This record gives sequence, C-alpha cells and structure tokens, in this order.
Amino acid sequence: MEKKIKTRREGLPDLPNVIEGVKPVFRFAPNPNGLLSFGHSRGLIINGMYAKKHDGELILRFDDTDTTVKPPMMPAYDIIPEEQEWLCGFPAHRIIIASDRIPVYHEYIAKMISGEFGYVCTCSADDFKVHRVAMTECPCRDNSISDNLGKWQKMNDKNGFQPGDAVVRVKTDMSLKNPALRDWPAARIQTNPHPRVGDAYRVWPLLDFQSAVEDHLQGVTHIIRGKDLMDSTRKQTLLYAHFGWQYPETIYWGRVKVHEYGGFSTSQMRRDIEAGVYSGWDDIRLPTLGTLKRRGIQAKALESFWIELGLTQKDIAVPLSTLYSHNTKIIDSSSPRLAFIREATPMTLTGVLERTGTIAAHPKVDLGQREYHIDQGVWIEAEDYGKPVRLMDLCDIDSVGNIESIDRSDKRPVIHWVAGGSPSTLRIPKGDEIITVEGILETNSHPVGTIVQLERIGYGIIEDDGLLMLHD
RNA sequence: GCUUGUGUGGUGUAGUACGGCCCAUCAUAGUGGGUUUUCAUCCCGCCGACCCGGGUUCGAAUCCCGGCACGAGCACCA
Repeated sequence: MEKKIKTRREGLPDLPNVIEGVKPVFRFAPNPNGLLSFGHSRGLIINGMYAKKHDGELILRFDDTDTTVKPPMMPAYDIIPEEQEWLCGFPAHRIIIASDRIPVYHEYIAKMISGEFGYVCTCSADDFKVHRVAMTECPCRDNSISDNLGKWQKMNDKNGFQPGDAVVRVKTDMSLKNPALRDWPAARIQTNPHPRVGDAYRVWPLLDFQSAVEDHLQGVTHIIRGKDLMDSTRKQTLLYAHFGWQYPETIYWGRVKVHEYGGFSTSQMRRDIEAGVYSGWDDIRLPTLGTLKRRGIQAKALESFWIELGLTQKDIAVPLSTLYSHNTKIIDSSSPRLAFIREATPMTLTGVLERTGTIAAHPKVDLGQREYHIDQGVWIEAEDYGKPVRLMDLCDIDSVGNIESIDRSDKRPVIHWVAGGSPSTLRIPKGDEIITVEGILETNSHPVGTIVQLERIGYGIIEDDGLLMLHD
C-alpha cells in the first residue's frame, strides 16, 4: 500500500460528510443584543468560505429569544447582515429571525409533550438542581400527557403560570453520566416585551431547543462552532433521537483570546456605549467589527487570519500583529504615502533649490504625484533636528538647513518633511485609552476614508477630524 | 465534584485516523543582512518546539498505560 506523501495542507481542511448532489447548508447564529465583534468574524468567515467552496448556502440566523438577560437591539437586525456581507463577500442565502418563528417552536414543544418526551416542570431551579445532582427524577416527570398539556396551556396563559413557575423539559435520563444532559430545559416563561414582537408570546424557547429545531427545519447539514457548545450538541442529539431526526455534521474550534483585547462581552459593551463610556459600536478601543473596519482592516485580512488558525480545538491566545501583518500585505500597494510631522519643528532652507515640484505617492506603484511648494523652509520632526540629514526626495542639508546637495551625496539618514501643510492630529488607540499626537500633515486631497501610509510611522486612515492610526 | 475537550518553537500552525519519507512544515514575532531617497514594502540568513514518565517496536510527535497542566459545560443566557 503506497502511502501518500506528507505535504503541507493549505487553507481550510476538507469538510467531512459532503454528499455529492446535496447542497451543504451552513449557519451562523449571533444574538442581536449588539453588533458583531472580532470573535464573530470567525464563524462568519469559516462558515461562509465552506458554503462558497461547496456551492452551498449560508444561513444568518438571529437567535433573539432572550428578552431579559440579552434583550435584542433593533438596529442590529439591519446592521449585522451588512457586516456579514462585508466579511463574506456575499449576502447570506437566508436570514431567519427566531422571534418570527415562536409559533413553530411552540408546535414542536406540543409535539414533544404529546410524544411523551417532554414535560412541564414546576420545580424551582434550585429544587431541580438537587434532582440533577442526586440523579433522581422530579415529581413532574411522571405527569400524564393531558396533565402536561394543561400545564403547557397555563404557561401560555397570562393568568396561569408566571415567570419562574414552570419550564418545559426534554425527557432524557436522570442517570446520564453527564449532568448537563439530564432533563435539560427547552423553554421558559418571559414577560419582558420583545422589541420586535412585543408581548405576543409568554413562552420562549431556550437556545438548545430553538437552535436544534430550526437547524432541522432549515436543513442545516454542517454546524461549525465553538467547542464550548459541545454539550449543547449532546443535548440536541438526544432531542433529535426523540424526533427521529439526524443531527448535522458538527465541527468545533477552541477559544481564541486576543492579547490586546481584554474581556469584552457584547452585553457589557452595550451598557458602556449607552452610558457614554464609548462613543459608539465603532469606538476605536472596541474589538467590534465596526471598529476593525473603521481601522482599515480588510475583510480579506480577517479571512487569511482565520484560515491560518484553522479549526483546531486548542484554546489559543493570538497577538493582533498577526492580523496586522495580513492586512499590510493587502493595503500597502494601494496606500499613498503621506508625511505627518510629529513635534513639528521649522527648518529654514538656505541655498539654491527648485522650490516647487512633485514626488511620487508610492515608491513602486503609480498612485499619482504629490506636489510641494516651499517658501521659507519645511517642517521636520524635533527628533530629526540638528543633524545633517537628507530630506526625502528633495535635498541634503546640514544641521542648520544649508542645502548641501540636491542629489543624494552620502549615507546620511533620510527623513520625511512637510512644506506648508496644516495642523492635524493622529489618534492611536492603546488599550483602553486613546493617545492623540499633534502634528503637521502634508497637504493632500485624499477623501475621508483613504488608507495612507504615514512615512516612517505606519498606516493610517483619514477621518473627518484628523488621522486614525491603523498599525505599523 | 461530575462531565467533556486540549497539550508541537515566544505566538499560531502542518504532520497524528494508516509508526519509518519528521535530526519535524509554513507563517508571525525577534534578530542579522540586502534592495529602497521611509523605521514601510520586497528579498535572504539566523533563532527556536513534539507536556511528563513508563511501555510496545528494529524504529514513536504519531500506538498503549499512567500522570500533570490548562480550558469549557453542569443557567428558567446565547
């Protein structure tokens, strides 16, 4: 048996269980209690790439079934699809909103009760926990179907059970080794109004149930998600067995931490934004997709980044420099060069010099010309002052500004300079603070949003009120 | 505690189902150099790893046993 030669695998691993002639269906299901973050981009990119590669479909699903702990944010329903399209390069084939589908989930809850694999439990959370730990069945478990159906009605009735009084459970087995799987809850009562459907429903499904039913209904073939949801798969597999359905192929990845980002949660960000701690979802200190986009990170850079990390189940911590490196490769050839002088110091030029001219906007690619007009002198950075230097693309000068040569005459340091220009600021996000550097920016006509390379500093983007630093 | 998952250089990653082609791949970071009228881009070099201990075998990153470390779940959150 000839063994295949070991070669380095490139890109994403092959998708298991792809059946010829069957379109694979993938899904990504964020909670619209806020906008998307860096971490979400993994799910979108990986699922989106597989869908594209196999000519399958990508479903974007809003899992908005919690009105209490994670209340939905209305603008998210419009913005998340835009963010998804920006990242994937194509719009999702289907968009599903769970809150539109509550009657369907109710129908399956009723089926579950009628099929005797679901029951209404009126034990308190604490009481049930005792049963779960002791592996004993709770008294509600043996109630008859009609009794359960009656209680189910009571859950849906304003004058019946109140939040906390009752939940619907999936009957599994209280002697299961894994405590997480023992008669897990499928639905509970919530009376906080939902921003989309108001108080039309009292009983809302929980994630494990809603997601499981919807995946089946939508014909999802592959679920790719974090391994923190492994027990979720095990719970849902038990439910699928009850319904006689086949569970999709499931792939997991480990937890990713970005060294530069602390512990941000969507809920916390939302609170902070609403409290004015941050200027908005694209505040430059936040790890959101909006911020990444604002900071000039290209969707393709995120794609390369996530492909490189692959689909391992290892928990990892990565530095942002890896992402920046991918981004630099993409933006450099299209980023015009621009001079920004920090701690601007005037340098009067004496001697003979052509005082007007042009300089290429990019050393290798034709991105147009930059014009300059020199009157008395130029601005240079304080750090460069007082030594013989070469003004880039202009002339050699001595320590006080006497022009010594137009052509480059020796190996003296080359520095950047600005003739005229105008005051501007460069904002640099650093952890939870923003560093603002004052300086003189070269006159230019680049529109807001242009990514430029600030010579000898790094990449930046032009905003309404100044420059925003991207990365080195 | 119970359940479940993961351990390859500083950081990621390939290789692990079928042991030899692996004195271990690629990238990033660091470092040295080259190109360049930028401390950028590009190019080249260097650096540096199979969690530990046993076992099986002619041969183990890969198989077996036992440890250790770290993560996640056990919510009327997603």
